[in-house]
Amino acid sequence: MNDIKKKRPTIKDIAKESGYSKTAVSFAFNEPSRLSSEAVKKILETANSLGYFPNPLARNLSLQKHFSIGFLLPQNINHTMNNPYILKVIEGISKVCESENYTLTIIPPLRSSIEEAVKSAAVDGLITMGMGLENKIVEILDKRNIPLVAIDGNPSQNIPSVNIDDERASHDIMCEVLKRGHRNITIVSLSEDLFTDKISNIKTVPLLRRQGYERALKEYGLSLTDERISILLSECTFEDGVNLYSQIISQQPSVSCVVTMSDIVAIGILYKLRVEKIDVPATLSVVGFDNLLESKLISPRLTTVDQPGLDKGIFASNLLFDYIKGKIENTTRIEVPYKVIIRESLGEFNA
Amino acid sequence: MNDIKKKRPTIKDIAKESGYSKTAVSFAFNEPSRLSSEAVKKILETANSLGYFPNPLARNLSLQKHFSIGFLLPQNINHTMNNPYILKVIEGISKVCESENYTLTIIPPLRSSIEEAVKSAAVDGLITMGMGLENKIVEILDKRNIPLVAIDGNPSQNIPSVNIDDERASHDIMCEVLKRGHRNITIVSLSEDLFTDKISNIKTVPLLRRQGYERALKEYGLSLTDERISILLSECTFEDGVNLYSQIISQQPSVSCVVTMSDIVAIGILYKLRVEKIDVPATLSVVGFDNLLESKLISPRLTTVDQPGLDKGIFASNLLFDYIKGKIENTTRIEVPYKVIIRESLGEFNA
DNA sequence: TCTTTGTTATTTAATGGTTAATAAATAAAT
DNA sequence: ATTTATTTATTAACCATTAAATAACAAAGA
Repeated sequence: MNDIKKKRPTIKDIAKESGYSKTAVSFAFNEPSRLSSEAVKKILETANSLGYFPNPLARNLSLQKHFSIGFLLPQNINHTMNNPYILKVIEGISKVCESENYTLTIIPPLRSSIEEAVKSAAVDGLITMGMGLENKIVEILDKRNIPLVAIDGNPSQNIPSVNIDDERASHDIMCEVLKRGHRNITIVSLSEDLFTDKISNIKTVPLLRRQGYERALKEYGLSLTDERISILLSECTFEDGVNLYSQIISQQPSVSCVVTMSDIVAIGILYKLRVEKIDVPATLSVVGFDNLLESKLISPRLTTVDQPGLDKGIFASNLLFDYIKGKIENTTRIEVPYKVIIRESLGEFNA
Repeated sequence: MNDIKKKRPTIKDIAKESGYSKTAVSFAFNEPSRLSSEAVKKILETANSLGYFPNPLARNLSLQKHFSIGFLLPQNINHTMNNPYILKVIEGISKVCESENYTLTIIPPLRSSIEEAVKSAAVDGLITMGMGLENKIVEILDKRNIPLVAIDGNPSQNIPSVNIDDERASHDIMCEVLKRGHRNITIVSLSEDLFTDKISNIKTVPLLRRQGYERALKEYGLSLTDERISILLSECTFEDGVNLYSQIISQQPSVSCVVTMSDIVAIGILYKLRVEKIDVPATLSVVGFDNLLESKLISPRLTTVDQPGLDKGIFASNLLFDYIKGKIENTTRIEVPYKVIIRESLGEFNA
């Protein structure tokens, strides 16, 4: 190898070598019609012989563009990048990025701070997922003139968003559970739920879903505080689902149905139940939320709420690109359809 | 909203406003010890009151750093971002990025060209996956001084890499198939296999695996050209697996075992077999490669080769950061262990 | 007192591609 | 010959960081 630090030729070198100005070199590449064909020829020849191509950093600076959109991780990687639902959304975003000739930047917290990450994110637009956005972050993005679209965020905030009707969807699936006679129910909420009430009055998705469950329970003369209903918290991972089983049983031995807010958690529970040779749904029913591919692969197949992760990603990023291009100005909110999917993991309650 | 284009204050504005130079402002943030405490105080106050923080683009230019590493997609999104194995690798990379305070840039082809994408990628290092790297791309990265680590690439190229011993792993699992009496076998290779021989003499992963199968077959007196062995090609997706079943049967009605190079394809096949009510493994055995989470969820559980996707991502990105930081210079190749996992999808052949 | 040396504080200039604004040169029209 | 239009090319600004240069000032020595 060459020990001498190879220095890449810059536009200045091409200018000097070809006898034209930097501007002329730039035009030769980007707007050749503004130069004489003689100049273009000479410049391109020079550039070619020196192996020149523009430095992306400098290019991005002068264009004030990054040619990338960001996906802001709401928590650390362990709780995000192994959730197939989130990955499905990312897949949708990538598809749009590809067709827009953009890259997709996955943005973890920077020095443990989401705010820091947002300050220095090298992106033209940002998509968040599953977070109630603090004002500070919105303010930074506003100052930086970076548009934002929130997926599964807080639909009551004045931010462009893509959501399903989480309250109604949760109500609907809980009704299916109650309709089948279940009364001793364990609800597995997501751990973000913890923060919901405390930090602010932001209605995050877990809270909306709890409200949906609550409304359904009321219709059957129950409430969230009824002793037959218990609530557990879990991270959104398969492993947490696996570990949840012992908690469920110890907290409420008479439980007949577990209602979770996430398929991957439900699948973890189902997996554990199979290992423990507990009959689903005869002994215990399990219900999820998302409708992953995995949910129809596992036996018994999972009863769940289908929500279009891929489409959410596509809609959100298309919307984001509209903002980036200045096509729209107003705060657009997109509500995508959901669908209750009844499969074998939910059975009738037999007293 | 404000119709006036908000112009973010720049370092120049803070300099002017505070009465110090641009450099002084920069030092106030990055090296306050080089200024009088009086100057620091005044500058920070000014910056704060004007709501200044550094423009990442300009910052990156002067530092000649992007604070991001790239993951280069070998094909279009449809064939990559929905493969759980690739996503597992990406998860591993993200973990390292998070701890290094870097972002991860997913880089699809730019204007349908991987070469273009590499030219303008705003990253400090690049990870590729499952591609035999053309010289052109290596050359561009060399010019740009951007280090590269290849996962599942061509181990014979002089490029830092992370691989398993694909030839031996494939040999081993094929032996398990043959040991159980199977002789009418359909091999499902990956579509990249097509290019392998034609374009260059690069040994891509599919080719290595074919060679491993071949060696095993020879040990049992068979060969790839034997009429009892047939080879099909497939994209690495669930859907392609589902659609493959009819091809398998039409090409070789007497097949007793399907050996695939990818779990997600095998899972697609298994899913279709379940829909068609074909007994696995009594009528047809199926073998995969990767050992996804899904492979132990599906019934029957999939026989496969376990390879550590997460670790591959972690190793590759750690190696890449070593190159970025200049900690190492030589071309390091990492070989990670694999393991044959026998599960219910592979049975004995009953004549 | 005047120079030398050392220390601290601050500024200049370069980094690199793009483009608005400007200038220069040439052709066309009056 | 003079004005107008068109083509071609250049200057300067954008922006944060930092190596290198400079300025300011004090202490030490002649």
